[in-house]
Amino acid sequence: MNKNYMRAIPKQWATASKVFVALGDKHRQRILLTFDRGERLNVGQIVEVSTLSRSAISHHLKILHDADILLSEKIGKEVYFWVNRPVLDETLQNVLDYIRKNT
Amino acid sequence: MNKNYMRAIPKQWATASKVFVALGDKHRQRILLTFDRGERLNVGQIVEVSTLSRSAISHHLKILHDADILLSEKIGKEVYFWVNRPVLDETLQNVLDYIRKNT
DNA sequence: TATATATAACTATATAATTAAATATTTGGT
DNA sequence: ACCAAATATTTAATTATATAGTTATATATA
Repeated sequence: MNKNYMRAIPKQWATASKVFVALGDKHRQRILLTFDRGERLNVGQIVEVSTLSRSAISHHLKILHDADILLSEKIGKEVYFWVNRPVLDETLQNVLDYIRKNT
Repeated sequence: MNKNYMRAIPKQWATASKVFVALGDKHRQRILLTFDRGERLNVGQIVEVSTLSRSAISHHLKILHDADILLSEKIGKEVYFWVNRPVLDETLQNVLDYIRKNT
């Protein structure tokens, strides 16, 4: 029994924790699934296919960006977002390794 | 661009979605991490090492149980919980496969 | 009856959504 | 080049909603 884990998430879990919190929302899961392989989408394109307002989408994109799940770049007036595959891959692989080793 | 994903989570994502929502909470992440390999813990033991009240722990355990992350069995007066490794493993592996294939 | 856990009712808090205002960039007219 | 208008996005303020936590009560078992 890892008693101390009930007090604080260990450092090596910080990234995974952030990712789970950010993806613990159906809208944000949907946003993630909307991206095709290697695709970059701007805010307007995501708003267009969603049922949410511009600012709600903007808010969710910020959370995904803060969690390092999405990367972004401003080109002209538009801000393009894309999936940060390396971080997602590594994070999920780490969690999976942990599960296999410790459960 | 998977336009329809913005309207609803596809069926094959239902389990993963549930798991992410359930683990999108730091207390529940901590509860999960508290279990050692193959260990079964009853509610009292988890309450003992946590900062939360009995009923708060009970509430979080219910959410983890509903999401199939924990399994439980009542033995006498106590209810023992343990990690549902196969489901967690399969779910995370599916998400990882998806990420590798589609991002 | 005593003990372990779960549930209900309520309160507190955090998160989400909306509308309106602000910021940044491009475009077009002069 | 300069300035106003148009467009894309973000931020702020407010309101709405959902989730979490607590205390008290209920259920089940020894």
